[in-house]
Amino acid sequence: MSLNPSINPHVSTDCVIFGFSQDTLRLLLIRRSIPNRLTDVNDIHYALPGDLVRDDEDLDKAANRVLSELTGLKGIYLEQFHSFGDPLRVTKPKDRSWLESVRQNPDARVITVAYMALIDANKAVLQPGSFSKEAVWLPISEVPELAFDHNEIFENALKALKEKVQIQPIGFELLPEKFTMSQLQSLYETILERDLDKRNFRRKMLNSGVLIPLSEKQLGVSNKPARFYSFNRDLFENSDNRYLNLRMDGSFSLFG
Amino acid sequence: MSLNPSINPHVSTDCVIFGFSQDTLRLLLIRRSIPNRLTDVNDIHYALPGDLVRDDEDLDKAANRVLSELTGLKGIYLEQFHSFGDPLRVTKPKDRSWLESVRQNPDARVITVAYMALIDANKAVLQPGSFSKEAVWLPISEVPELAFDHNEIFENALKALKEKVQIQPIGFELLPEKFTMSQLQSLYETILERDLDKRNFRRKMLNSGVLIPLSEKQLGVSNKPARFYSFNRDLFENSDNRYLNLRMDGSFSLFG
DNA sequence: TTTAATAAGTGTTTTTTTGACACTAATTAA
DNA sequence: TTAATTAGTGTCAAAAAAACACTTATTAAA
Repeated sequence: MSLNPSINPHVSTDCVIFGFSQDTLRLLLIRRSIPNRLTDVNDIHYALPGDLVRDDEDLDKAANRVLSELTGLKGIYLEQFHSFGDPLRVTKPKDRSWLESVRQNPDARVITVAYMALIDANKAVLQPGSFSKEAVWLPISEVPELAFDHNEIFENALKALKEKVQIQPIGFELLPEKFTMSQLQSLYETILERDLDKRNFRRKMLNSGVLIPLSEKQLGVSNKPARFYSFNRDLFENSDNRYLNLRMDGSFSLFG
Repeated sequence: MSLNPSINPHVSTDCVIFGFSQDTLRLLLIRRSIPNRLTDVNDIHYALPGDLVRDDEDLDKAANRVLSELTGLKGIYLEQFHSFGDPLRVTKPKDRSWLESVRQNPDARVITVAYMALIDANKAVLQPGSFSKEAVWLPISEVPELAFDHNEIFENALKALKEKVQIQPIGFELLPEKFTMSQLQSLYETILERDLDKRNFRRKMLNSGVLIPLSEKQLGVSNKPARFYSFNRDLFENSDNRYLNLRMDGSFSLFG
């Protein structure tokens, strides 16, 4: 069995963290440099932040701990979206050396509980991970080959995100505290991968009641300064989770 | 470790099977009679159909195997909806004797991957399980205290079902091959726990294209006989799954 | 054989939501 | 002063949703 009795060698958690910055949706990945015995140069590997769950640890807490340990991100609302359990999901030869370097029991069959989150990539301060590992943001259009079945997990998360955004107001964690209507629209356009009508978008967002118009305006831009808005978080205080199951009044729907 | 090396003592799967019969939404449960040393009568315990996953087995397949072994139901489309991982979820004293009777390693921390399905309770043929166990349908309003955290799992499934029904045409597995519009409406009203307007319901359902009107009508009822309908299954043949992600044309939505 | 009871079936109108569409306003840089 | 840039605004038409009440076909009972 495991050399470390507090670690459960059969259950892991992986985090798909989406971040929005510079009008681009990005994915948070762990990059590792691994010496290649053959070529004498370092191979670069990417993976989702993820690790084994402790035996006495709740899944949600495990996901937060793992994310925090690997990237420095703390207190992020993570939403579980799927568990992946292909018995061969970690056994591909390409993943073997990595697996051996991070697992005490590299042959264990491990299922992973996947979480996702949406955060403001600009506000997130990434801590350097342990040696030879670092956390990096990559645009979702440039996600490389990832370890294990992480590409599949990422694709699933992206699909779930696109569906979610259709029926719930999102963006709470995705934008700065104060943001302009254009930033918000740009976020939706990025996630949905299509253009939206400016006037219709504004009308719908304002009618939904999730936005609070602030008196403050942009400064120092060489065009008409935009008004800032913030999210009306009070609306969601009483709900168990923050962006799922939040249809405002049972009938909220964006861009059906 | 496990005495049976092919069983993973840390991962289980539980199935929340909803069935619809006699205008009532029902839950499929396993009932066990366990001798009580103190009272000399049998205690009756209920639980969701569930068991440990094999070490070389895909999660989806495991859920189907477990369901089939415990209830006789085969080939049912099961949809994963959440994993539950409270470290104390199986450790309550009330569950101890049961746990010891079904687990080789009753102290293992076990996370469970929960699946749900909707089927026609009348069509489902329940096989008697192994000795002292049987599968029974109970109306969801009469679900008793269940083993482990199964009440929580059930509540979660019900909530997920209510959300799902809002955006997708469901009922494929929930009603007989031929059904009347009233039966279908009754199903929706049961799941949503609210009344729907008859005319608006019929219009929406017919416009959606998911129903095929049959020429056959009810016989032997002491009122105007209702027309039968069947589902247009062809619409869904090409989709990976049968009632999720099926917004008909990207914008299908019932009773928003 | 008539009547009562029951659930099925049927349209219209109003209200709400959506989608398409083009110009003016405020600011800075040149 | 002018040019460039992005913010901000309203209307109309089409589609979807919601509200609403009477007639019809059948059996059971009188």
